[in-house]
Amino acid sequence: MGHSQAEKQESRKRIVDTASRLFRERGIDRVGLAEVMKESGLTVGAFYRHFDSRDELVAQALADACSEPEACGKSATALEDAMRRYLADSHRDDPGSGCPLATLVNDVARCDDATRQVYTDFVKQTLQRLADLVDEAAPERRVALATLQLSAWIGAISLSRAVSDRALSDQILTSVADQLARGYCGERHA
Amino acid sequence: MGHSQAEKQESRKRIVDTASRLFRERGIDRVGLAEVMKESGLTVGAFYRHFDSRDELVAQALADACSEPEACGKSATALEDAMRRYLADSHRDDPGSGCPLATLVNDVARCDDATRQVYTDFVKQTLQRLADLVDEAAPERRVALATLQLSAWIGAISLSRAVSDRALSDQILTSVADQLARGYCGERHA
DNA sequence: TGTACATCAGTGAACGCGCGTTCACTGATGTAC
DNA sequence: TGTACATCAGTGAACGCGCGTTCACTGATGTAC
Repeated sequence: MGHSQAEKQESRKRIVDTASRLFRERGIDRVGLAEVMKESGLTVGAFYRHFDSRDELVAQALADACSEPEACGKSATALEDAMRRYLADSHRDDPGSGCPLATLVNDVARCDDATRQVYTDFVKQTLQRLADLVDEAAPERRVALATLQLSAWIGAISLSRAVSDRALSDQILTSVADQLARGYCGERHA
Repeated sequence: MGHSQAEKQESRKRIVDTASRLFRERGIDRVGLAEVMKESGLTVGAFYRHFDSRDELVAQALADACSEPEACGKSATALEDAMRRYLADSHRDDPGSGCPLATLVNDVARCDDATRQVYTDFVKQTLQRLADLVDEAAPERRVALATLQLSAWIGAISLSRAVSDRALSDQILTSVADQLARGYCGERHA
């Protein structure tokens, strides 16, 4: 059992990654530190060698989720591509590696300021990136359209996870994707 | 201290109403039974004279929230009216008496089947009501447009509550309302 | 290069606390006669 | 109408449990000389 500085960094990364996944899969309040540490191959006692409190891990885990390349269509080059990938059943069925803005939107509203700040910064960053992909001349309307897109995406994927009727869940994703594609992805709107 | 059947019904109603408000305000996992009972003017011990388990209260409280006249624009006669009222800062700032579909969308995805069923039924009911308000000839597209509306509403109000930047929060609500009004409330789309 | 030692990541057990749930008890309700 | 009694809503204290957090201890790391 080593304790080198490099190993400490690896341990910390494992803790944050595990928490980032578990929080998204099951909700911030439904995951205990003991479980996070166990799934990271450690025992609870070691936790406080890495973080001052559970809240600090929450903020770090959210920041980690927001920095993933796939987070909220970060890697897309076209708006409709990003949307179709976001509103996919594979995304719905795998919240643990999915967009943290959707899975944690209710949870974050109840978190401390540090965590809400991380969330807020990522919302701004995501809106800016989506605004750059919007096919629209007026710059001020680009942000507004990006905001509608992101809201509809988050609402649709969250709803599709909450309902227990599979057909309705599928319908929510396809309807929202189709209507957004018709109305707001450059084909029809002026 | 009375124990009549009428008083029991009143106690039960108070418990459900209190839980319905507290769950929406603070999240299902962040409210204890002792607090619900205390705010209902009772002590914890009496809880199990009314419910078999906490989960049963959760389902009942959600059903109660869904039956409120204001829930999710239930009382509106025009789509844009419903939307403007939904995407208002007064709604954002008072989740305790607001739409349960938004405040609890993440929580419900983690609840038991009974609770998810209540949620699912209310989603269907709300989509149907919104579809009736949509200004569009093709019936199958009415439901699709209603789904986009509801998703955008839920996403926008949830986002506006999660971000800690007041200006961004306001912008989310007004941008989404304005873009939906332009594109999907009968003025511009074909 | 080799030795002595301070550091500190990780262990494993304990802490107090609040949770959901249970239970013995109280006393008004409301039914049976 | 009056009396006896079973019912049960509500009390208040207790239960076991899992939580976040603390702590004495271990032993490899890595620095000082």
